Amino acid sequence: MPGHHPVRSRRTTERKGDVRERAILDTCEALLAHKGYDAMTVGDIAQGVGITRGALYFYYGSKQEVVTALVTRTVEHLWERSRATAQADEPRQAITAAMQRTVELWNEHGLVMRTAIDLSLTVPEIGELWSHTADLFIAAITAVLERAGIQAGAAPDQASAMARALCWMIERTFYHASQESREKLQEASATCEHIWLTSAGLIT
Amino acid sequence: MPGHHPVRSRRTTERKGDVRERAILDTCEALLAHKGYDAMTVGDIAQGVGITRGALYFYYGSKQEVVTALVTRTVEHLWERSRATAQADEPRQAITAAMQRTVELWNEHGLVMRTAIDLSLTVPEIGELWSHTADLFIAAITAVLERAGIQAGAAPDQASAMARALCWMIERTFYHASQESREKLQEASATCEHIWLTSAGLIT
DNA sequence: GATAAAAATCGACACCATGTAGACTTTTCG
DNA sequence: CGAAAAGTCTACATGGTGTCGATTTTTATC
Repeated sequence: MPGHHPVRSRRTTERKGDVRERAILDTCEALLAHKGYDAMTVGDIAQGVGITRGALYFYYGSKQEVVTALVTRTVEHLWERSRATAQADEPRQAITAAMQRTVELWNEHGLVMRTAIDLSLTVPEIGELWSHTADLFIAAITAVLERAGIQAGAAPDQASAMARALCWMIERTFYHASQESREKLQEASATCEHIWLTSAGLIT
Repeated sequence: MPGHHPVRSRRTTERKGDVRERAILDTCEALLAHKGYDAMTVGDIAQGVGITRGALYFYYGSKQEVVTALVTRTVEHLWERSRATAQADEPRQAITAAMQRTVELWNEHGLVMRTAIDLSLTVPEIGELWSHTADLFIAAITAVLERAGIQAGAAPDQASAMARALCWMIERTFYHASQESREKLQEASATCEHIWLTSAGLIT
């Protein structure tokens, strides 16, 4: 009991349930790594946390809800990280910086990102989350392309459409590479960067 | 009973089971379209065919096996189609022809191709099938890039690695576009073609 | 620090899809 | 035709899911 009146100015207590919720998501993430989504059962998660299935259903209504919460947590982290990144003026630098940041994101959160992609079809909420995330990236890529002199617009050879294709290229390439190793991821990044630069007209 | 000794030189009879197998795969494909993979149950398939679950298990050991067979059937069709396509000498023409063919493939088989991609992780056999298919495409793209003057090799800015990234770009872009409409698919194709041409150094 | 309300936990149950087994029927072919 | 092979059915055992009501623990308040 440190201090007389604990600094209750903001938020004294953390509900026990808050801790549990985090524990559930952490366990879920760990199980996803070992067993994969399909093999993972609600009972497994509960057991990992040290409670019964019944108790787990108090927090989340299904395995899908648990994973959706996990994806939400991760994706919010991505958004923060993206907002916090300074936007370089010079297109070449912007591209290099963006790819570097993307490598870091996939190194840290590859597992959950892959899971999100896999479940985008099946779980509508996750689909929303991921497609919104993609839109952020597409907007960023579009901006860089335009600054590099690519004509703005949605026609097939204009910035917006190209950005979309480049985004999917990066997503898919990183998806596969992140399953292999950090080295592969770095190589994949270099390749994507090269194609992006070329598409932006920055490499002869 | 046509003819005296039926021309048995090759294959007189078609087993009843052969017809059933096809019916099962057809029904599975139809159900995949309405309900999606997860919602589709073994009982649904059996009912669609007009037999009981028990009978279906005589042909396939699980829902996964049915879908794997369906993917196999489709993918073999893709391979045939790809082998049959004449290889143009001139890179520009080769690229246009390849993209046109790809649009046709996705128009015809988009549903099963998307399913194959979705299940690549979960069902190892489908993963094999699809990754082999991708390798064929990557090899083809690599060849075109090299003929267009891109240096051969596996370094990040050389033909092989670039082909891989371009293949994933096309896969993912078509995956999404084919869920929308034929028009979107055509537009997506134009965008991918433009990026491919640019990457090959065929557009200033 | 006692206490009542809210939060959390448990165990049991009903449900549904899966996959298997064994008996039965139909098809195939000599 | 008749026997073997191929195909089909019903019944059952299993395992994961989600719900419910009873019970215990936590939290906030006096």
